Amino acid sequence: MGVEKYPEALEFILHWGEMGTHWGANRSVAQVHALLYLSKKPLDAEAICGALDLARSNVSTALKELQGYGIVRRTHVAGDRRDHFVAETELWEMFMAITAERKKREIDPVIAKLAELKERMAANKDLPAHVRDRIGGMHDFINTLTTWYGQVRGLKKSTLISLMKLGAKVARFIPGGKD
Amino acid sequence: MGVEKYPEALEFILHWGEMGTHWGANRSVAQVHALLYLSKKPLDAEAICGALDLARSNVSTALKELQGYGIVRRTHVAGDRRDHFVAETELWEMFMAITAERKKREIDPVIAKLAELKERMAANKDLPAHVRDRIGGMHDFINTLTTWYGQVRGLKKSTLISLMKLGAKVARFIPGGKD
DNA sequence: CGATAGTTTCAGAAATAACCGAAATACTCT
DNA sequence: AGAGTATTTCGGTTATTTCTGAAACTATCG
Repeated sequence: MGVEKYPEALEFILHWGEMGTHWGANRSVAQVHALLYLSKKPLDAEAICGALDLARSNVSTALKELQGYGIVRRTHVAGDRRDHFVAETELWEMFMAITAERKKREIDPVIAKLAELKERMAANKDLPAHVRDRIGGMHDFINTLTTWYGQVRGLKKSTLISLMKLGAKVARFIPGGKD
Repeated sequence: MGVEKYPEALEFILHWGEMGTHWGANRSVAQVHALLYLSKKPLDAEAICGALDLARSNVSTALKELQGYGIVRRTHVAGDRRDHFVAETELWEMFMAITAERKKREIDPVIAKLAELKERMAANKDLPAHVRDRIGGMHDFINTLTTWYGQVRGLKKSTLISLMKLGAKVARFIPGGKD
């Protein structure tokens, strides 16, 4: 019996799907992800269709997308020819995979565009200074954030968890950062 | 002359609008924001319509949304009866305002739903243990992240900037976190 | 080398979200 | 108060995205 038969599990799937529409993903992608996340055993595409009442092709697209994010992978089940799928259940891994992919899709293009504009603006003498400053400032700001992100994501998981537990107390290590 | 007449400024506005569609906002909202961000002087709604070729009502809705995020505010211009609008140009402030609002809209409802499910699952004896664990684990994980966020966002801006500059070096202060 | 089972692609249909313009409402000044 | 101007709300339209079902493609087994 599939987990989607339990009311709480189904509600989780539906809510997750709904939230997905407000984030980058569409409803189907988020629902498939939620189902796999709750499932103990690998599921084949047909089983997912049945559980969520989605078209086979839609499930295929969703699985591809989730594999693109790196949070779902194919496995093989002995004695079964069909592909089966499992979701990453380590939440830290999942979170890292999603942020990395979203950065690639949504932040990197902005940085590239801002860099391009910056270059062109340097050669454009009658552009008001404040426009140059604002666009340049945005570029610098996003660069600062992503550089920080790039460094921090390289830390060991255990170190990151310790840092999170420390919370606001990290400020103790900063001169003048008592509060 | 409005900034949207400069090719680089216009490109910034269009690109920002396009990216907006991939984030929570719609194109119009993001474009209005970009225009105000680049504008040195406060703009009235009519001027925004003209600059971006949007319907008056659409601009009205966009301005309301941006004020809801706390990144645009109304001002008055001497000798002019119309409302005028300016964007937050302090990028750090802007970033904090957006993350706070997105948390409220997109994360808090998930936490509430997960808490509700957790409670109901506790009373449901024939629910498989792994379903309880996975949903509970998600709840704990998101709580950990948001608790950390809540603490860190309370720090002084200067402290936060110092921490960012430190980057991966913060790990030095964690026992066993050399890398 | 077919036959069969499994998967993906794609064009159109359905659903959703964005946008416009007209009408209603609110405000300001005399 | 009421004329004139500014702003918001709302029903309908358009644009965009998502989803489907059929067809094409791929792989595996006898």
